[in-house]
Amino acid sequence: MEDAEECITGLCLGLGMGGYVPKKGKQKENRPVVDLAFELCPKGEAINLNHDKVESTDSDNSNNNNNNGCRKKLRLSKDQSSMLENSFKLHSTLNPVQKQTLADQLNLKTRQVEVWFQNRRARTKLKQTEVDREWLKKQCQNLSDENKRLKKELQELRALKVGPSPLCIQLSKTATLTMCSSCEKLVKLNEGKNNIELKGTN
DNA sequence: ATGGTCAACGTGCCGG
DNA sequence: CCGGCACGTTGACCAT
Repeated sequence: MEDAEECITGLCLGLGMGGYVPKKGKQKENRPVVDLAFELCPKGEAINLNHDKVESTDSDNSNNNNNNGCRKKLRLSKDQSSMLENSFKLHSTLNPVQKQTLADQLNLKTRQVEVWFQNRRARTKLKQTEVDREWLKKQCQNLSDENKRLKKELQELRALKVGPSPLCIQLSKTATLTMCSSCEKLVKLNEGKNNIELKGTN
């Protein structure tokens, strides 16, 4: 799947980026051990394997030469980022042809395009999760407010009950809604028919 | 110093 | 079995 040139030797294993320690010994073949874009030269200086491909922005020109043995992180140029972004707006996943085409247009490797889309999807999901969380929070607050309001209303109704006459609401010509003063249950009274207990309130 | 961002990675899962 | 993806992680870089 990956180019042979991408399979950099294990020389740099454990150094710098991507030094993830596998939990199990299993490792997919043809996956580069170190970054696609960088390898360490014998003196430990960082060189960019994409130096002929990746345009550097003004700000990262200075990134290309440091001699402290630390590899530099690849930063996509603004043009590359915006093109990837535009492409992502059209489709959040790419088929192999689209991936290759985009990689060619951007002078990137297909793996880099693939990784960018994976990370982009993850960012989108994270953002959406945050939006959902906020929405649920708001809904929760609304329900809480409604609950408070109903409790208050109930208290007011109970206060009415304590008065001289029991709670009694005329529903229609033949039916009334009454709260039993002893058991505090709402009862629908139908003229000449059976009574229906609506809801226990205690 | 420290926390956020992001390219790149390893791993596990799933569908073809 | 293989490729693609989600997920969690790493480490360089950057802003504060």
